[in-house]
Amino acid sequence: MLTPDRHQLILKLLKQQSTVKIQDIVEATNSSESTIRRDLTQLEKGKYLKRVHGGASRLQGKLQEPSMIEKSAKNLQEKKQIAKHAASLVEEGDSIYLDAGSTVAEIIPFLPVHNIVVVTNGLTHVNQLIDRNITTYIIGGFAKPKTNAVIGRGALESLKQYRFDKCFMGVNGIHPEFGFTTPDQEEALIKQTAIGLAREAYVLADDSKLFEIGFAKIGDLHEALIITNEHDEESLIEIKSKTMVKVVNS
Amino acid sequence: MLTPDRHQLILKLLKQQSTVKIQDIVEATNSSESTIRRDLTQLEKGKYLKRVHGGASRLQGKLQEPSMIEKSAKNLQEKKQIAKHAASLVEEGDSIYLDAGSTVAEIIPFLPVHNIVVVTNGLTHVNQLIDRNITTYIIGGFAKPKTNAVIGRGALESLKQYRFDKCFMGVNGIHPEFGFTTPDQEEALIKQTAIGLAREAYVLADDSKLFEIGFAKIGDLHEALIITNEHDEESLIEIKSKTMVKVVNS
DNA sequence: TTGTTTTTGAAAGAAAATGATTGAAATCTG
DNA sequence: CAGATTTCAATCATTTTCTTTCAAAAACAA
Repeated sequence: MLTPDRHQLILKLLKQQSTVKIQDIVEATNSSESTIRRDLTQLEKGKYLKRVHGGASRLQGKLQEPSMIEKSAKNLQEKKQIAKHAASLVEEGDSIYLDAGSTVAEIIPFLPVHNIVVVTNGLTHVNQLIDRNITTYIIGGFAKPKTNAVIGRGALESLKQYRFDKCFMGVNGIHPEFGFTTPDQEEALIKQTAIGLAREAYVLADDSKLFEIGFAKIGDLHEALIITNEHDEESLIEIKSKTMVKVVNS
Repeated sequence: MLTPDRHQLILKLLKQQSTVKIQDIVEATNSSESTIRRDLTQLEKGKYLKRVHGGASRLQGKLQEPSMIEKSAKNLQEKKQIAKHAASLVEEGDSIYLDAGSTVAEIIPFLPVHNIVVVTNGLTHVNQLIDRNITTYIIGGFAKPKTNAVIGRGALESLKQYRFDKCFMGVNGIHPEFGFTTPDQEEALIKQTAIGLAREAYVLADDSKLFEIGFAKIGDLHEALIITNEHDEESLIEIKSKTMVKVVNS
């Protein structure tokens, strides 16, 4: 890999996640630790980043993403916390499914990059996953407008060829027209099937209230679901209005 | 290969991928390393690129030479012309396949929107297609980094579920690492299969000379292809160096 | 053709980048 | 706090790439 490419990759990673571990860059570039250290030294000298123990950090004064500024720091913090926690459930060797949608997308920056396989029906996820050097498979089928989710009969068949250790489902931000209180039947079917193919399924919601409404619908479609709704450390984490619920397959 | 052709090829590669390795250019041009080094020295002196260890890097931020802007504008014009023509071949009711890659992407803006179905393995195509309200299906399978093409065994199976009236294949801009003189075998396999599933197949190339080199490789993989290389209005359109060749299945 | 210029490819020594190793420093853990 | 672990900077050997040089091949002009 050429030097400018490495530098660019490092900056790209920092654009996504504000902090990078050296080991991650090493794996992403197939270069040695020494080389990456030299890269970081150079980039720091050029005022592109700040070196910290274990890696590098984005420097505050300079370039700030508009999207980051837009969002309130509090919401971002919460969202990142739950995303971080969800990602921490993923272990090396896992095969996981990521549902389409912006909520689930938050997980991606925190996923371990080494030795995991991700399957998704979210077209917009694929770029992010590939950028992080994560082995990625896309479900085939009809590309649904507006949400960029792959659905339909073909998608179901395509999906059924996989098995997952964990799957992460979103329940909001699905379709502006239908809204998320009336999720698209087609998408619901995909969700249901994916949950059935996974050993463990997690549902992520940005807002616990919306979550309840939305989940009832999905529950209608899949009676086998048992919703653990207790504040049990092992199966449920609640961070203010951000909720993640573990769903256990019977 | 003539000097101006080499220079043009190098610039084209840099247009595609922001960085080129010398070895890749050597393989693509069948020239010696020395020659390529001289080329790079010249091009750098002319402010067309920046040399870096191992190759060359696109220079950005600075103004491009007027001649380059002219050229790219001309190229764009030609590209659009051929894309327009290719799109005009698509009729209402058609089911078509679009190969991944930037060349084929040019067709999308000119496709008729009503009553056609598009199947593709190009992840980047999907957004464009959806935006134009075109019914779109994505092939399922492994998402290949850098090119955003869906490939692999699963992709083949997914692909075989479809039949096409027409398919449009690209032969360049495939992979910076492999270069376009040695297309990825996996991608070639997908191309080959898609051609087999279509009644009519069209191959699009930006540059007829590059095209020859690239196509030879693909030809190795699919003997059934007959390349109509005559200036026959019905089967071949040539616009200066931009060539589209109709491929007839035997 | 002959002689000249240009282009090309190959070789050799110089320069740069890389990867591994080492001991020091920082961080974590109990 | 003390020991263990991780991360770091510095160094060196190796590999890769670069520049220079020169001779052969090709293009060109007389």
